[in-house]
Amino acid sequence: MSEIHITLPDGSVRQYPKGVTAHEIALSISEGLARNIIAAKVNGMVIETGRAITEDSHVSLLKWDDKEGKSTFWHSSAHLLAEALEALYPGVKFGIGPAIDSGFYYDIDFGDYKFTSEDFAKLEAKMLELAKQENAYTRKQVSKAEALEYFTQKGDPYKIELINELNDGEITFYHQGNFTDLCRGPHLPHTGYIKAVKILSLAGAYWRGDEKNKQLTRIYGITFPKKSELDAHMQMLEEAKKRDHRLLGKELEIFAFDDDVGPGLPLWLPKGAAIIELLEAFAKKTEKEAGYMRVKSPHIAKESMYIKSGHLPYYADSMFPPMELDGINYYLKAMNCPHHHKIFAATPKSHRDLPVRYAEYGTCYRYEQSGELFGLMRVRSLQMNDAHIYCTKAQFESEFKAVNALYLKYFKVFGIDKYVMRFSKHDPKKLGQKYINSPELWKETEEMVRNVLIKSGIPYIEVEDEAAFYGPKIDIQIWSAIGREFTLATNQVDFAQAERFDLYFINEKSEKERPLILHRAPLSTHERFIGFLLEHYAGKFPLWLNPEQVMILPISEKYQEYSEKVLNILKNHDIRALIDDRSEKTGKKIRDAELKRVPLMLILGEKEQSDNTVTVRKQGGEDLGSMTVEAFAAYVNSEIEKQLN
RNA sequence: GCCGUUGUAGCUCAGGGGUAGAGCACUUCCUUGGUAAGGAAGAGGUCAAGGGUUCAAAUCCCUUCAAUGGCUCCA
Repeated sequence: MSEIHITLPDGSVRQYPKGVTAHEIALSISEGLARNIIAAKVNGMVIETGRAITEDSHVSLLKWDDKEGKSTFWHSSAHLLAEALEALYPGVKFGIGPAIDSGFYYDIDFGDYKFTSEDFAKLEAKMLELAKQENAYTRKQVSKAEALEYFTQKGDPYKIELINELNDGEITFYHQGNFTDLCRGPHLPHTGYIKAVKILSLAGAYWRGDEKNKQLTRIYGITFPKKSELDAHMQMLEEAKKRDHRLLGKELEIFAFDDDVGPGLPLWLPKGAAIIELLEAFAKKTEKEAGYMRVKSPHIAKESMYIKSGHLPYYADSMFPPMELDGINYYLKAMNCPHHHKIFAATPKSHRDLPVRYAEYGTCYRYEQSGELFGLMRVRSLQMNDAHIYCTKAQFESEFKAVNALYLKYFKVFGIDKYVMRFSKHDPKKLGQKYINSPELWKETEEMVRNVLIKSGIPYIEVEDEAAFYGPKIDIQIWSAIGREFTLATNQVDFAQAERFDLYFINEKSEKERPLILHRAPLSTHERFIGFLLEHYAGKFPLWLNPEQVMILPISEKYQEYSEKVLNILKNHDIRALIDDRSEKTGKKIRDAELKRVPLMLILGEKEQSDNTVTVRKQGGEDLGSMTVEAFAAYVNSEIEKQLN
């Protein structure tokens, strides 16, 4: 029998007989490891622990803690879910059932049966019962004809549709217990690994994601190798729910919606408006330092402008319907770009003027579909941290880089570290439809963007077919507390609109030349950004951004006058403070200030009044002791200084 | 927009074919207190809106609106 060489992740090379399995390799290291491995990555491909390895390979043994280990675990769990469903509801039809970031789902056609959350317990019990049987997941290569025959006999039209798109020779079935599924694998050794099961939710999902297709029932679930891990996960979900910006926004009186105002049209309450103004002041200062000029534009414009800009054919559906005045259609603006381009065109430009950077917190209106609205994250009226930069090709790189630097500066101030930078490119097949038909410019600008990204060393991912119609872009992706993904900020290249708006500058040779345009919105919209920050800070806005920085708590009414004196001094130092003058005990006032997430509390009683001091309690309980009001004001301002730099 | 779920006081929720309930919040009074809930009283609701069934509807049915979990979408 011939031997093969197996290279492990630590670089060590071991010899095994040809046909060795990952399980046997693990066993040769330790029994404990053999018990814990879920799958194996062999030369980059994840396979079962029981599959024969027939050539020299790089092997890493995947455990639950590995991302691919989890995904294998959950993929197998989806099959277990399917087996349980088939046992409980014979005749159901199966769509697809993949693993996702946390857990898995399976799309099911229940026919006439109406599956509801009341069925969850029964389903979980059945899954656990089947899991205990420790049924092995077995892999079988089948011919296309065999595969079609099996599912035709079973009467599963969705699987047949999938098989028809596969090539003969690369079709495999996986089987466990009484269930067989079309599947690429890999899977767990047996169902016994699954010790804890939770069915999470139910949703409609179009077959193959196409809204023209039938809607199937999607069942989301999650499983774990230990019950304790499931409990921890459920607790984590509970905690995440408490951070949901929709709850916090109501609780902290930041924003509200009203039926008479309309869906997706947030009302900013005084505290929310205060945060907006603080953010704006910060952005304006930063942008001024970065050489931006502020402009202002109206909220509506004539149809002709959106025809010219090219937006209308692409986005008419997501704009509010036009209003007609004197036979002319006017639209609420859904983007600020065209207005800014008109501002650029309003005065002649020389190459000496470039780059020109126009910034505006512009209010836009987008008619998002009703089902897409989501708290502050998807709304119909939005105030965008917008700016457009008009530059020469030679200036592009430094401008693009400067914009990226601005992002990173902001992210540092806000402590944003969990994000993905996504470089969105066009799809050459869709030129002239989804994208402006200028193949050369696409190539050129995408290359420029990639170069800047590489040179600045920022980690990023590239995705096809996600660009704006006028050029490639970089999006910053973030996740809401409940795990939904959003684009927070965007930085886009535009080589199309200068042409459409006949924008030009006079170059050194006295010729007209088109500028390149950058669109950027690092602080997103007020709506999405504050929604994000509510969750990011769990409602505890940092001192500089908190609408209520200090709560003054007189121990009794006797100290009301002294409290007002302190309040006035703080006001003179531009510190935002309030007095809680209710006739409640200090413990109660502290509790309420904590619930309002006020960062600093001043406790004023006999001692403070006679010494002319304040006693400082930080949010969360830290005691900073007593100090003069002046010293406290200096402390607040130095903290703010630290937070902003 | 599509499928599912939900809608009762400012908030969180209970109830449920026979005239509406709790806790917190709010108002007033008592209390004047030192680091996460002092006490009492009071006020507050066309039970989302419209229609239907019924002697009687907040409750059952239908429609609409809104929220919500997903899907699709996201300049």
